[in-house]
Amino acid sequence: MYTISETAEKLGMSAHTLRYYEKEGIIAPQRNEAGIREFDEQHILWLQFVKKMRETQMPVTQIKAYTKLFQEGEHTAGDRLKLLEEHQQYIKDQIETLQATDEMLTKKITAYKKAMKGILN
Amino acid sequence: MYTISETAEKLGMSAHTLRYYEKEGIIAPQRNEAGIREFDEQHILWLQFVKKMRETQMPVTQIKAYTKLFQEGEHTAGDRLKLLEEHQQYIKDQIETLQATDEMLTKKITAYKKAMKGILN
DNA sequence: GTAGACCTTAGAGTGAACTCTAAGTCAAAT
DNA sequence: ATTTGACTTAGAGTTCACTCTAAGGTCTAC
Repeated sequence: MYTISETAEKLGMSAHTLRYYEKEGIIAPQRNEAGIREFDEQHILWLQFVKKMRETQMPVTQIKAYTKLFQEGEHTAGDRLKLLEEHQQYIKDQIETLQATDEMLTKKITAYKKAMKGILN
Repeated sequence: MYTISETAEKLGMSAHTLRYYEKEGIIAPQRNEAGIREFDEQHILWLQFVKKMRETQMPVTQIKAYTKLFQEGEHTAGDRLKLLEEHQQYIKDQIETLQATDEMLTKKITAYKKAMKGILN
């Protein structure tokens, strides 16, 4: 069992962000008698998944949608699969964009270095 | 010579965005007698570069910094090179993150499909 | 027993990058 | 001549995803 700040530390996000995710319905930690949030290993795993989705630009609204489907039960597996496949397609497109710009930059950087060498000579 | 809306159309961005970029010092189109902006091929090329940088998450402030260095002349080539190299590193890191999550999603998607097939049988 | 560090809440504030509005000018088409 | 549509401006508004504040409660160590 972890407190909010232990969980935040473990995940490299702020306690503020965790409270925000809870308000948005993305996590639902138990509370102890004093009303303090208790995160377990399952929550950590889920948050690691959420973090990966955010790092790859999945909007919080889509993560909410995915979470909601999860809570609705097994019969939503098809819809969840669709969300994951859509996001994977987004990732693949994004990789292509990044690779194209990476190559463009390599050319530009090479040209810069050549030009600067010319100046030093 | 292109008007702002022709330029916007050509680049797939809005005229609003072009005015915003001008206000930020990222472009400086000429004006005709009536005060109307005139974009030429050089502006288009520059904006295509800006667009690629934005698509790969370079912040507008960094693009501004790069533009400013450009305007200051040849002696800033080293600084500009540094900015480009830093952004290229960001891109490479981002590609790695995306690829890792892509693989994770492939596994998750496969698992989903297996589970759903099990249900259909 | 009190200081300090943690936790709680509702709700306000922030920064980035647009995106839009209102009020107005101007040139071309009918 | 007037309507249409594109252009102009300054500045306000929006969306996203946090991020922080204020006011207060509770637990642990000295």
